[in-house]
Amino acid sequence: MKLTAPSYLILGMLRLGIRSGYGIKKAADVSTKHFWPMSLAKVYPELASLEDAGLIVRSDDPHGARSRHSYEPTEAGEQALLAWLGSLRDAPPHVRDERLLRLFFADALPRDDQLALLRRLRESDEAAAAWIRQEIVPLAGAAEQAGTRFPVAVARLSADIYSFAARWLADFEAELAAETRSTGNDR
Amino acid sequence: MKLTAPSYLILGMLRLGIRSGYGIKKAADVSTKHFWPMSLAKVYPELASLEDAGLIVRSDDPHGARSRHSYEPTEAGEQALLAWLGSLRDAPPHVRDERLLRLFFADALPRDDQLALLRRLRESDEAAAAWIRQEIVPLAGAAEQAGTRFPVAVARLSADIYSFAARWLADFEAELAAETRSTGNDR
DNA sequence: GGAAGCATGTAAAGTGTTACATGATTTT
DNA sequence: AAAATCATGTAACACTTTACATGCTTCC
Repeated sequence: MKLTAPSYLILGMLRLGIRSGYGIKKAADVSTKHFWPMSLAKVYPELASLEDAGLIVRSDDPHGARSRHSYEPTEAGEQALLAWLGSLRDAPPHVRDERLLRLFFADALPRDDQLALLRRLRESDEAAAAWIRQEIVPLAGAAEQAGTRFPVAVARLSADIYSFAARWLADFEAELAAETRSTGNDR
Repeated sequence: MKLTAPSYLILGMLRLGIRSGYGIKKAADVSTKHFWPMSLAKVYPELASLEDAGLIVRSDDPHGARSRHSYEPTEAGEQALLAWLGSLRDAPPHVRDERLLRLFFADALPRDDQLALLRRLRESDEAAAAWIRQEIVPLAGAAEQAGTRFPVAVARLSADIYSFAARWLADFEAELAAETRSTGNDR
């Protein structure tokens, strides 16, 4: 079995004490989603592969009549995670942002629409920053008490980047608006 | 035909005066790659679809004995691009960054490896910022003279974000290093 | 004359998501 | 009692990339 980023995401979540596939998906949605989204349909087959490879062990942990599997990393699983964390080669980040693509081609728009586009972009970055600070940072902050500090650091970094982008866009917006007023040229 | 982001990327590049499929790929690699990577194997079928939909027209433009197709947006193509640029619904950005995933789980590493990881991350962000400023901004800046200002703005925004992230990581690195020295605790 | 770049396209493979299918438990 | 949440898993589909296949032109 070839281990990929989702494999390590799951190994890492298990190491943090999360037990079920459903739990991993939920945790990922409020923590790693911004830089590594993952669907449930990815989690379950990946758990099965990791078990086949001997990196995790499964035990039954039903809740009443509702079935539940409890997974834990094996010694080999822990080692695989550590090896990946310490490995030197970094795959370059992979971003797909339709909003930036719009901005890139915004010269085709009349000035008013350019300003509206910039405003929407800024607002969505502001909303993302606010959401991370309100929903994610407090959760991760709780874990910080237990000596797990990197999740909260990553959440703060993400929020700060969104805020930085929002400020940048606000400045550009102001510059463009000022130009429009002084020249009266809407192109 | 359902138009997707790659369709508009191609329409937008054609509108900027790029003519061939190969040229579109090359231009995308030095401009939109950071927020919308695209392979040649995507470009050619997409051009064919856009032609079938009547949004672009193809003409032959051989260079000696080497065949070349020259594409141009039709009136309908221009309208489709403008409609997309002005449309209100934004698909949320989609990021996959294995480096941040590593950072998120870095609590599992000994302190020295944590610092090394932070340093690598910072250096790769610094390199990305430098690369954009040296390779992309000058190219886009040339177009700015011709009244095309958004490409250079997006390039500067990207570079500034990378620089901001690098500074943030440097601060965190310093904080962690200071702690280590004062406590002598390598965890 | 060779290497790098220009130029077009297809096929296979990989990766991941949405939708489907099912059912128990907890909260309102 | 209904709705939300917990929980597991599969099948079909969508999207993209890597590799393959080919050949001309320009630069060194």
